[in-house]
Amino acid sequence: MLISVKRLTEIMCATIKDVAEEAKVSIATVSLVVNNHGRISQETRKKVLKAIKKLNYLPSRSARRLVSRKTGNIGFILTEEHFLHTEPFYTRIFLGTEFEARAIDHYVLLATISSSYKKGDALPRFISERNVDGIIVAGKVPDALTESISRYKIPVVFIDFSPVIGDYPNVITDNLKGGLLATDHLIQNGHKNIAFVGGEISHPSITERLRGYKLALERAHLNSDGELVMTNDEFLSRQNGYNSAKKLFELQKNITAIFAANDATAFGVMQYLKDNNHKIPDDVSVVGFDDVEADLLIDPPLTTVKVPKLEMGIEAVQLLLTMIKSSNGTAKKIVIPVELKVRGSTKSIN
Amino acid sequence: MLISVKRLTEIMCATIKDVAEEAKVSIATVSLVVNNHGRISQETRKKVLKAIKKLNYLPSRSARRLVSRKTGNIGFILTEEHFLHTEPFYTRIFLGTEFEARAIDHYVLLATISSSYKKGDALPRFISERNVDGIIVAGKVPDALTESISRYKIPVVFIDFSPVIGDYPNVITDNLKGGLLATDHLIQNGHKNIAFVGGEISHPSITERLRGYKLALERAHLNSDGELVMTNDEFLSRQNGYNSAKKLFELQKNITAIFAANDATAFGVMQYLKDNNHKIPDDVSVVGFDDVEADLLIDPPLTTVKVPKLEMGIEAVQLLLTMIKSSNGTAKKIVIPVELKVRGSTKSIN
DNA sequence: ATGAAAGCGCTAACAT
DNA sequence: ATGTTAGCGCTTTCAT
Repeated sequence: MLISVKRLTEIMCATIKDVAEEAKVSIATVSLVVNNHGRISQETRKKVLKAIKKLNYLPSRSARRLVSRKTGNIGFILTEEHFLHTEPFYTRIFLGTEFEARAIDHYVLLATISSSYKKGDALPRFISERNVDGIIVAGKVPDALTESISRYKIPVVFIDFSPVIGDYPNVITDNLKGGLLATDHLIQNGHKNIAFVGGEISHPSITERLRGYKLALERAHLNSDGELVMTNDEFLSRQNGYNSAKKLFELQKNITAIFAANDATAFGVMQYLKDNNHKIPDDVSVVGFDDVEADLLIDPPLTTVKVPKLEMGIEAVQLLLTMIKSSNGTAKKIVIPVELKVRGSTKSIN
Repeated sequence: MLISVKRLTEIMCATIKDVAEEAKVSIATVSLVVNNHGRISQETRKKVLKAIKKLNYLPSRSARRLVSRKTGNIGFILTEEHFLHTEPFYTRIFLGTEFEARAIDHYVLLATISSSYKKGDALPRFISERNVDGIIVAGKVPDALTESISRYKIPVVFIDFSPVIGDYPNVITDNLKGGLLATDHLIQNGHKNIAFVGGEISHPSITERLRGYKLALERAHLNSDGELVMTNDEFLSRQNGYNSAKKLFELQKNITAIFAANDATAFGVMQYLKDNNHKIPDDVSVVGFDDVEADLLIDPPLTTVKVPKLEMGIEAVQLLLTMIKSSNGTAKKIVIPVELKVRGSTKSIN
């Protein structure tokens, strides 16, 4: 009786019971087939598979979760500023996590926090509700957030950031190498007065890029006394790049090349140069960092250090999943290699 | 015995059973208190509440879902291009939905689709898995997607878009009004040769903005023969705006004002003007549409039509929830009012 | 006003 | 190789 009612409302999902009845086996057998467990005979397996197809059966997540004590969700946290960032950097990383999560049959829950998060502020709801099996934190976040999260004993992986306190697994780009590549490229093209421009200087990634810049200059026995280093701790943005470039050129140092801490900054720098009749790359060469889409649209196309954003998201999910499964505590670090993309914004002056 | 083990591992979450034991009531009573059901005496209510607090109890979502046949999730779909869009427009709308979803104790699952989605392509997994109670679609999406989704009989609300086929509930901005406001503003400031620049001309929102522009010109008995309308069907972007402005000024029509279909386009237009020594707003006034953060950072700040993005997301969630609850089929439409934000990019030439 | 008990759909011992 | 059964944590009649 009940069953016939169910049959009428085709909209409802078939359950494991329906499949079992249809295939004339027990629900346990169906479960075993679905999960590729045990040695089920080819015959029954086929029967069950057929019934599954016929009824268009999909296991209920809710039921699975209830019994497995896993949510099948991954939390993704970043600051609101980063999420709304003009250049789609963290959004691409998110896309990478979404992609990989799908591959391993998980969902990603996105939550933004204020970049001025302080102790006692509310955490994303999925944490207190334990609606995630693990958490990915992307970009620089306040230490207070890291502390709050760590109290929950949920596996966490950081992307493109590493908290100063504590020792956490993370996925970062080889920023030092990137800084070296970018600066070496300029040096090899005959540049001597090479400036560095960047904000968020307290972000470890940026510090490393600057270190790469300095190291390259040192190795080439070039001026690296810091006169041409224009940094601040404001957000990395076009505007910031523009203003920094302005200050830099007011120094009258005959600069012929600029390494910007990221592409957004580079765009601002380029804008300043254009507004002030410095030809790119004839008068000044510019190198960025990140490799965002806009690099190719801008004129001239920006030479930059490519950061594989999707890959970072993918790696983070994989790392997180091993942590969830093994619940082991080693703080594994993954360093993603970078490469230089030489385009029109740099030129040899040899 | 088992219980004591549980007590040891404090990390585990308290269950309704633990609370019941602690408060010395039945689990049914706890459930009633948690859900504010039935007439529970003040006394027991207090006892239970105290136990809940003591054990830091939070009901398990998985269990609730299993019994309620609801997932507590809302799906949010947009094209990958829109998600990665340079100006944070749809991302802000998403933030609005996230905000409101949290308020009503739901989660938002984000999924992107290709803007070239065609029949037979895979839908976001949360649909086939029925892991959402309803869906929000933001921005223009291919008709094929709308068709595929509609087969699933899941409540859907569109934001900033309305499919041509079928009749769906949606939340849109008053684009016609916005077009009127923008153009009237320019007319009232003495402009006569007012151009319209925009891409994605087949997007209903853009069409409406253009209609507003034309209507305003008509009412003022100004030239609206379409000579000054520069449109195409490419993506709305700075680049597109730049190129369109270039074409426009090659027409030599003595244009003194431009209404751009959105802010990104306006930025491109402004860039062209700057590159070609047209002063803003002295030589040319520019009005945009959307009101994104960058409007205030650019020089001069952009006059624009404000679209309340967060509010749109909020409205959509509320609308979707009433649909989920009542499962009624009326395709309610919500039109969000707009307002003109006059800033430095426009000037009177009277 | 409160409790007992029957499921929700699934997994995983344990039987057979 | 397959079936039986006991939960997972919760909601919800139906008793009391």
